[in-house]
Amino acid sequence: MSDMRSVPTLDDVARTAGVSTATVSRCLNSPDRVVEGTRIRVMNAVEQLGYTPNFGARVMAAKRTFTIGAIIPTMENAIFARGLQAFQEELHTRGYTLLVSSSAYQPKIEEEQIRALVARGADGLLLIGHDRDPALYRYLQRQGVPSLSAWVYDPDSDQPTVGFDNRASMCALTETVTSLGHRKIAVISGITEGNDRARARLEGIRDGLRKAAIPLETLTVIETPYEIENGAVACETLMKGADRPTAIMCGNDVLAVGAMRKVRELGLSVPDDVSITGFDDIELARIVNPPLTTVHVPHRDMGKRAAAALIDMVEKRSSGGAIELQSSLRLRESLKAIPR
Amino acid sequence: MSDMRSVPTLDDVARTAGVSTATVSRCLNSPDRVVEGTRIRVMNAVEQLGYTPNFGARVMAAKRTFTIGAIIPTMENAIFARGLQAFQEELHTRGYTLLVSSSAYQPKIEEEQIRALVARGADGLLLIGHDRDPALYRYLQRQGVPSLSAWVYDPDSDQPTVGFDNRASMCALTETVTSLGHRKIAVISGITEGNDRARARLEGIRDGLRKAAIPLETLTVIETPYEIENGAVACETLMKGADRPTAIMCGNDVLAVGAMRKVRELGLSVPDDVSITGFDDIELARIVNPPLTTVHVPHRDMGKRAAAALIDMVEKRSSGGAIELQSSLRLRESLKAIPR
DNA sequence: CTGAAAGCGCTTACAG
DNA sequence: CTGAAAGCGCTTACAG
Repeated sequence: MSDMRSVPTLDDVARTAGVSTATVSRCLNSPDRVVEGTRIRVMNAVEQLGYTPNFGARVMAAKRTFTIGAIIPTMENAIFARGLQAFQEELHTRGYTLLVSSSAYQPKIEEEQIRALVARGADGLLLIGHDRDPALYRYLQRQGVPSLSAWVYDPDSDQPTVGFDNRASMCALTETVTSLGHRKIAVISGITEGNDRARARLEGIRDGLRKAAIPLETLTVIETPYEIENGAVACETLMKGADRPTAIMCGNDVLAVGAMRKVRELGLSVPDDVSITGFDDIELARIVNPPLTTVHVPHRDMGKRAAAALIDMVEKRSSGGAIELQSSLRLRESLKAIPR
Repeated sequence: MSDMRSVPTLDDVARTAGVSTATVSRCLNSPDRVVEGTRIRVMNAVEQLGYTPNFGARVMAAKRTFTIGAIIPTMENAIFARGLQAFQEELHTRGYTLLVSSSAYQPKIEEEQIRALVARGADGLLLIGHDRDPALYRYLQRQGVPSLSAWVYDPDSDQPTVGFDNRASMCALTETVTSLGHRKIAVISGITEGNDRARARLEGIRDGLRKAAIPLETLTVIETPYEIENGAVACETLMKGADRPTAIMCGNDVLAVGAMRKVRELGLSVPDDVSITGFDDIELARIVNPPLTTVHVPHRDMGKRAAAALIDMVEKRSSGGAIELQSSLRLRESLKAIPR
């Protein structure tokens, strides 16, 4: 019997069960290929020694890890949380483990995280959006690691996507805003550089203005990272500016909630003094007072579909494709018509 | 030259650089032990082939991964997000990668995740709280993987901790509540089973009542999972009950925010009809209207200290110990005195 | 400073 | 049904 002070190996199990390592391996991986008698003996040895397979060795020999990696821009606010939770649940029922890491919206860190996850044997990767250095996709392809971009829908891309049309969604919301009589509209957008979702949403607003024949030059846009505090700061700038907007459309709910807080701090009222809209419909949107008008994103469904699609890509080497989900408007009290 | 269609290995690099694999390995891991000439040749080959080390093999041979795992109860709400973000930042500056996974507050899933992370070679683990099957700690010890429990401070435990005194914090808040004249207090607590933080907080409330000589029998307690909706449901039960409380103390901000929403939906006012308190001081607490009285937890500091302590345990095999951080009260408008 | 070789802990054709 | 043995892709004493 080997040295029991250290972590037991396959070999230890084989020796105490009186079989070969091959048999132990089979008991663990395809038990039906071993007769019951030996199997029981082996399992007892496993139990007795408290044996757990060494993952590195297993990966190296088998080339599979049943691990899926996800790199999200941030864990700070709940934007990705609900979708990710559903993603994880679906993976779990299919026998996969999810490992998450965050890039803090920085391409360089994202690349490090992608490499870290690939190096650690991830069978597939979930990414957010598809706006990144093409070399990264080539790298993944070369490593044979399939990846799927969520939170976007793009049938024209080589990169498989699962998501919704950010641009059309925001355009629809904008049409609602203009139909309520708003002409002086301002935007608090997320940083558009390197963020296809933020860009698409901003374009969607412009689309909406065009449809309402509102000159684009009248549109004030502030870009700022997605943080509550930044929404507040941007809102203050807008509300104290020369030509105060009657509606502020925000790139997501986080910014919108910050903006709402600021309006209150300024002693003004939403929606009487200014209407505010968001995007995402995270839980926060129903918590704030007044409730926030926003675009509902099917987070849970997206997470679940993403998991199914990615596992397909991993297991069947399927190429992915583009999956479109529907968003919808949630009209709540933070938006109201201009009195006339 | 080997088959270029697949992922290049150390061997490929060695061959194209005309050196041994040992030398390539050294170039990558301790470059100063190789003369410049060969090093440059090797690095060129690495570049040319787009070589990335195989992690599994490296782990197996070197027994180090520079990976830290964290298992948190949930990614859904922001309770752990800020602390985790700071944890990750500190790890990153020290050259470690963080991999996160969530247990959905289920011990069985947590155990799976712990094993998954250990199997994938995590050098150390961050856990939340220390209320778990002792066998799990023995397993970790046997595997030689140090672990640290955050969000709790317990100098009497073998398990190293970094956190604050949940019980004393909640007791302090309770004293404030009773000092404002509240006698009819109800609690919306998280599930206490398997959750030392939830238990400690509830005990803290009882401590506070004792100090104010309020009989414990008068305390109504509802236990429910930490979700906004659950806070709302529990609140409805309390407000529609026979003996309506004047103050509802919640196990965390998430529950409190749900309770506040419900009060509004019932056409009542916080704090005129009922005072509400939370715990954590997540961003939400300042966003809701009125702002929420709560216990401020030093999330970022805790995350950072946890990273430093865990790396010490990993690198210096130090035993950890207990690190205490201070919480503090944030008195905001959701709590007000009983008029007399 | 560099190389030959053993070893890390598994899996999996290939025999029998 | 089971075993002997090669192989996965690295690292690291040990020589030289």
